Amino acid sequence: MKISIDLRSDIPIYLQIVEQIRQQLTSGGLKPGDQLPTVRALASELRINFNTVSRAYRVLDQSGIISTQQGRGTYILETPPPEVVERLQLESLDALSRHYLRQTSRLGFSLEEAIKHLRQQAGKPDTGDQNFS
Amino acid sequence: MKISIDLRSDIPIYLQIVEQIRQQLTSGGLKPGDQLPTVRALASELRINFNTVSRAYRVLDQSGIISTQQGRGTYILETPPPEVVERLQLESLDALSRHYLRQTSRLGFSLEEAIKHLRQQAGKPDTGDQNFS
DNA sequence: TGTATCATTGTATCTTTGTATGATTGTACA
DNA sequence: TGTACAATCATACAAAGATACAATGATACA
Repeated sequence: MKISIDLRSDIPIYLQIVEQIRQQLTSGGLKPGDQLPTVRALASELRINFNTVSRAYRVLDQSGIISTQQGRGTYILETPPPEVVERLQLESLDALSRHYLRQTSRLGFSLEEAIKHLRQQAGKPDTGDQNFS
Repeated sequence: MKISIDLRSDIPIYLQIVEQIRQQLTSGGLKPGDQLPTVRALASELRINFNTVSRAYRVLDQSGIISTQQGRGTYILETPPPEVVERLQLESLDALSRHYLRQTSRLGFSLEEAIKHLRQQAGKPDTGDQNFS
């Protein structure tokens, strides 16, 4: 579980945590049944208050992604509702795109510069709508 | 932190604050990492409204001199020399792009889908995360 | 086994921090 | 005058932290 937060971001810490856990779930870094770090452990690692982690977990809990139980811990749900999984993909893409735009913008790059760079990185300087995995 | 304002000056209070903090930074009175007084503390000391202090801090924040974080406080930022900044910019863009490509790819989106999404996101100015509430 | 006790886990609530929005004030100028 | 604008203030809000608490688990011991 590697979660990193950016205190300078204009996205609240607890939402950064939410987004990263969602992404790790969709990207396979986290699997159903996995135990998440305890609120205190993650908070200590990130040097923030554990209530902030708790808040992030509560959001994920209410989204039906995890299950938190007082005195036991926090776990990825075994059977996340299918529509939740589906929505997760789009939500993750949203979060990724926002993050990318925010950061490149902060670095002083324009949208077009960023996109151009993306294409170069992808090794396909021009169009084509194929996957690039 | 000794800041003094002159109510009779024709310079706005918030700009007086901005100037004095800038000066204390160059004169070494303030160092990177230092915490500035809270908006309320400084406002109380100067007997002005805390929103005026907040406004000064916002100016400094947008200049990249300080970092204000809701619920945490306001801090002087580390400011690396310009040539380092320039190099870091490119490296950061590289890292950001690679990360974005890797993640969107994992989610099963094509490069063009991702870029299309980026443009859409750029259209709406950072709406924040509205997936739950 | 049962249970006392303590450690570990998440929760509730209040305080402290900065933010958003709109009203008020003062000043310049037509 | 009165209109326009910037600066400041008032109020309500949101994010993060501090503290005390409750639920669960682990361990020792009768």
